[in-house]
Amino acid sequence: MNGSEVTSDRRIVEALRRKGYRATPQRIAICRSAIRSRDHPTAQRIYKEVKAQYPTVSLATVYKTIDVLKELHMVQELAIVDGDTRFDSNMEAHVNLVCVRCGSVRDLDSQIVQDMIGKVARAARFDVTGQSFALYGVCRECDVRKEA
Amino acid sequence: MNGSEVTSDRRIVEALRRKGYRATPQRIAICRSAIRSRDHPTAQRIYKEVKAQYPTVSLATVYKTIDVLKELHMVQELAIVDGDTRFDSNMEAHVNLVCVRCGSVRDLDSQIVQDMIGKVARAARFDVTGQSFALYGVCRECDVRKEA
DNA sequence: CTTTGTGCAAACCGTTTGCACAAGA
DNA sequence: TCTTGTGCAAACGGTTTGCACAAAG
Repeated sequence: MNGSEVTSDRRIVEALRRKGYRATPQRIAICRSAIRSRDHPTAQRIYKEVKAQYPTVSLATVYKTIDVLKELHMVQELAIVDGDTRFDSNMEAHVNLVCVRCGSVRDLDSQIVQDMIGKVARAARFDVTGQSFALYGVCRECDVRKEA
Repeated sequence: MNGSEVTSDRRIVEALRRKGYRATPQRIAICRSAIRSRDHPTAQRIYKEVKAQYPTVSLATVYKTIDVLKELHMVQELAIVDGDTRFDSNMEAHVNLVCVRCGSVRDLDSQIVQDMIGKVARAARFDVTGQSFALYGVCRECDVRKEA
């Protein structure tokens, strides 16, 4: 475990305590897995990853901890058409590029997107609490693979 | 049944036949329910609506017919965070305003959104086959109700 | 010591599947 | 008549729940 992970753990512990949650080892590991990864893991994926370190951890604990993380505004849920729910630690307004062939989800941060969301929210006079924008299609990797 | 419904039915029947699907009464009723309603029904909702006319219809048939409709590009699936999958007959690029209080989903058609998708897809070199944009929040009706 | 969290197993529920019978073309 | 569709019931799988025991504070 290197220095930056310790720092990250400290942030997690503080965030939990601030809201009255206890900082258990399982929770910290689950938070680390959910927050650190940029690949939008599913609950099952997080479960597998944490299980490598804590073999007795259960899926129920993963789900419960994810609920806590959502409350702390550290991850958001991503509903995917024809796929399992994924969790996204990118809390900025962004677009998710979902590959319908390999299932990968890539973030696309863009000022264009943020501007669009702002304009749309204002136009709709809608009190926005969250957003989930996805483009479905074939990613570059899969596209290349097909032609090969 | 009025004139416009007959016309609509004819379009449905033609679309089905064109792809080699048989135009059964159940299918037509399910298509009508899914396409006509602008309120983004769930499968259960379509089932209930069709059941009023065809009491023996089954949920399995509803799901199978929705798959056909997706293939015909007449509806698209809408994955909702913390909610059941809904079906949307608005095939244009648009934003769905999802009320986290009452669960309603309203469309917001917008040129801004369409422009944004074009730009984003080009920038990411992503071969777009579908899109699902949602803003989550409190709709005006619920907002008023709360203050009353 | 008190309260919250964990982990197991069972329940849940939307969706899918297999299959015998019905019905379109 | 041949093929596709329907509807029932069972299976499926991700997620949630209840509860006894463990652990944080």
